Amino acid sequence: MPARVDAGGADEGRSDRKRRVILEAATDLFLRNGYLGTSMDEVASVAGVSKQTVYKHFSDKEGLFQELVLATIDQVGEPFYEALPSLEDTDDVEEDLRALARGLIRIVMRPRLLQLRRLVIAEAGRFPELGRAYYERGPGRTAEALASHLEQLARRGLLRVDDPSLAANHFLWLVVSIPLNAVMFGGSETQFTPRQLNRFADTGASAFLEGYRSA
Amino acid sequence: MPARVDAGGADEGRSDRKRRVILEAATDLFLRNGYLGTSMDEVASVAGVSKQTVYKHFSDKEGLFQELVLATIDQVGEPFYEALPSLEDTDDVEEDLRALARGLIRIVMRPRLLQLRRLVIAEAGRFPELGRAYYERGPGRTAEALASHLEQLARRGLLRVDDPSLAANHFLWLVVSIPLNAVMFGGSETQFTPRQLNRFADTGASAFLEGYRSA
Amino acid sequence: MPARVDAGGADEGRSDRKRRVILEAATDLFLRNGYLGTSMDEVASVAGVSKQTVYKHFSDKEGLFQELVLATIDQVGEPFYEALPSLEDTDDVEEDLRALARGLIRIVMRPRLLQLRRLVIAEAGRFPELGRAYYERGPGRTAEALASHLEQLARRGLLRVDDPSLAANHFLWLVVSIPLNAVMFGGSETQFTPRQLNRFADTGASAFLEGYRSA
Amino acid sequence: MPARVDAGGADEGRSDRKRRVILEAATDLFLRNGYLGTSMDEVASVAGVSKQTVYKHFSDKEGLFQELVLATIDQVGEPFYEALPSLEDTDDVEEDLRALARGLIRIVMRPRLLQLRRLVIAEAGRFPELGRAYYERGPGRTAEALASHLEQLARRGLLRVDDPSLAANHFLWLVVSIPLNAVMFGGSETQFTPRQLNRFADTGASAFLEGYRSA
DNA sequence: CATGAATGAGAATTCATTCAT
DNA sequence: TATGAATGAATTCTCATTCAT
Repeated sequence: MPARVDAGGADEGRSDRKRRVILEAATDLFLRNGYLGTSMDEVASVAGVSKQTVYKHFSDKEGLFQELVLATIDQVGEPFYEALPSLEDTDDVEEDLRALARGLIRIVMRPRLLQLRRLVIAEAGRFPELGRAYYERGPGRTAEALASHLEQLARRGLLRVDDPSLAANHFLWLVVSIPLNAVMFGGSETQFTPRQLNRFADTGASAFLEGYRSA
Repeated sequence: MPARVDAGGADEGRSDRKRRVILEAATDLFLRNGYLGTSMDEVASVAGVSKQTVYKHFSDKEGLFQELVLATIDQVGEPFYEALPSLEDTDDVEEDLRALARGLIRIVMRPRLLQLRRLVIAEAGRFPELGRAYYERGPGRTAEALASHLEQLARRGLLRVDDPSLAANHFLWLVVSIPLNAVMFGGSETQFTPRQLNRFADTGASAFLEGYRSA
Repeated sequence: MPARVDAGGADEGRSDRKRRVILEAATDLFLRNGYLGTSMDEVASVAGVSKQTVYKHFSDKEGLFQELVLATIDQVGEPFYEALPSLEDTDDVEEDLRALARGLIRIVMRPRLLQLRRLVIAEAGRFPELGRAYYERGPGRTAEALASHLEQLARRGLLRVDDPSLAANHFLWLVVSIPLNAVMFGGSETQFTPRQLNRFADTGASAFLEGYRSA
Repeated sequence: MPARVDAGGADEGRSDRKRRVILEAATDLFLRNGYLGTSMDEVASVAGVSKQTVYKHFSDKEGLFQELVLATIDQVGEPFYEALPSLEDTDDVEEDLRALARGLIRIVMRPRLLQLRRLVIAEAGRFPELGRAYYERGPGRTAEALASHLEQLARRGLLRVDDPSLAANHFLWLVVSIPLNAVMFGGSETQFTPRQLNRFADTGASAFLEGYRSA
């Protein structure tokens, strides 16, 4: 009796599929060309639908943009936490902070995230909520997670940490700031090799460790 | 007593004056609304001149933009060096790094520079040369100057510095990253009190010092 | 009795119809006012469509212009050949060359072709391809066709023709040059009566015949 | 007593000199880019004067254009007559018509005249008087002069000429039409070697002679 | 008398959004 | 439901002409 079930079983209506296609096209375009630099015509044409269909699914250019940026923030921010859990059961702080730093830098420097970061900074004036959301779910949440981990290490006597949140931020920026800033200003040309990135991670982690080592 | 001579001696013609007025108006607008968000009509109207006059002085929107950003980079980057010389004749490293950090953060966090930074990041795709110029003359040159100062301190036995340039970058970002990133994503609302900024400076300098203190 | 079927069978979509309407309006305007003298606003308004619709069908003013001129060249050049076949089966060379001349001049002097000719000459600098295309498909092809006909007449001993192509050009310009040049410089006022045109045709054909008559 | 005499003796006031400079600049530009394709700004800038100065000397863009085209017509049309007188005292009609044809074609094909011709044709709609003037003083007067010469030859029994004016036109276009039309549609690329031009002249003159030779 | 600036309109092209089919 | 067309304004840039200095 059920006539409207897809073979594949994925119960995604035609409409939802279009919606996703539009979102993907728009995400690519906005990330590449910015908010004002992207037109709804382009979005429709890249998505392969008519403009009216775009407006059926998203009331506004602003709405589409906001939704898509928030989705990308979530989607791109998730892997942060995969890097963390590993260091729980170890006593070699140096090795673990180094591993953590390497994981962190690899995530932060992924092209998609860099584009998103640039886009959000660029539009933070026009869309303050996006800036806030990005900061909270990106650096903010990362720092929080880091803080609790550092606190654990401190409790086990492996580090000396007065203000865990501050320490987490120090660790975070010590590790990622150099390449991150270089790339932010370097257009899409600036590229670092994995080896270079590892070096930034290692030296950053070391500097942190020197400063925060327990007695 | 010669009339018609300016105190400064700058004999600025009518034309140069207009040019400067246009540049100022355009700088304000571009810094506030971005490249695509600013129209040449606005520029002319805010400058109080006709569109023709704008186009007689600057052949292009692109040209105007590039010139103005480069000028702002130079003009805004200069004060970096006022902060440095002070620490030459002292042995209290802690106090001096702290003073240095406070100077640095005060400069970096000036609204004009923050706007410029956001603008350059936003347009680094469209104008890669501006990104490069900003990085070189901004963080790049600052780090260089810092590096040679840290090297001096190391030579005097006050710090342990293997890679002065790396150390300079660590100091720089340890000090400014937290408030800088908070503001980049925070729209124009996010404001820090001088007290807060000083705290970022002090804790950043301390963390650096702990890590780089000589045995 | 199937409804909805056109006599010609051409199932022209709405879009194609609009395209044709735009082309017609643009052709009229460009022929009348030249390339720079015609604005896309006018084109849209005369075509009764919106400017957007014009730009959706033709990416450029240049593109629209080139397409339209090429189309007009083809469309206007065709009747040339209707004038030719008649003279195959005759021995009265004089009568036939005269008929040919009259046909030729009537075609060349049609207002549409004169406008086109003026337009192409005017824009030959900006659009060299159009000049080439016009020359090839217009005078060029006409001369070729004429040449082979003259060659036939020569083979039948009715004319003495060494260089058929040259002879064809001589015939062509002997017949049309006088009124054609008069009109090119005469604005749209200069008009010749059919009687006058016939006289140009007849005297031109005679002069040619005198020169190219076989012994 | 005469205070206002220039050193060089050429009694051309500064004003007249400027006027001439403007005319020259404008002539170059209009010949190259057409009426609408040339701006008064360009004229002023190429002439090295201010726009106001241009307007002091010429009330209008239209006025400037008309004056300059008329001047160029006169200046460029004059050499036509240098070609003619030579053939008065001869009996070798063939040789003389050939010389006449070669002179004619060399004059007609001079770049300046070709540009002028194109320009006048292009603007004949907007400036009908210019078209008339060009035709009268160019082909018109040439044909007149030719007609009286042909008449003389006829009187001396060397040619058979019923309608001198018609004959003159036949001669004129028989000689110049082929290369002239080729160039009109060929942009500025189409170039003929002197040898080619001579061939057009010779064959044209021959064809004419065959047709108009006296019994 | 000549220069820089202003004017006010108009060019080509693109935009976000909505209507009719 | 989705498409082509329309709308109406905005964008960059240029034009011919005129003031003011």
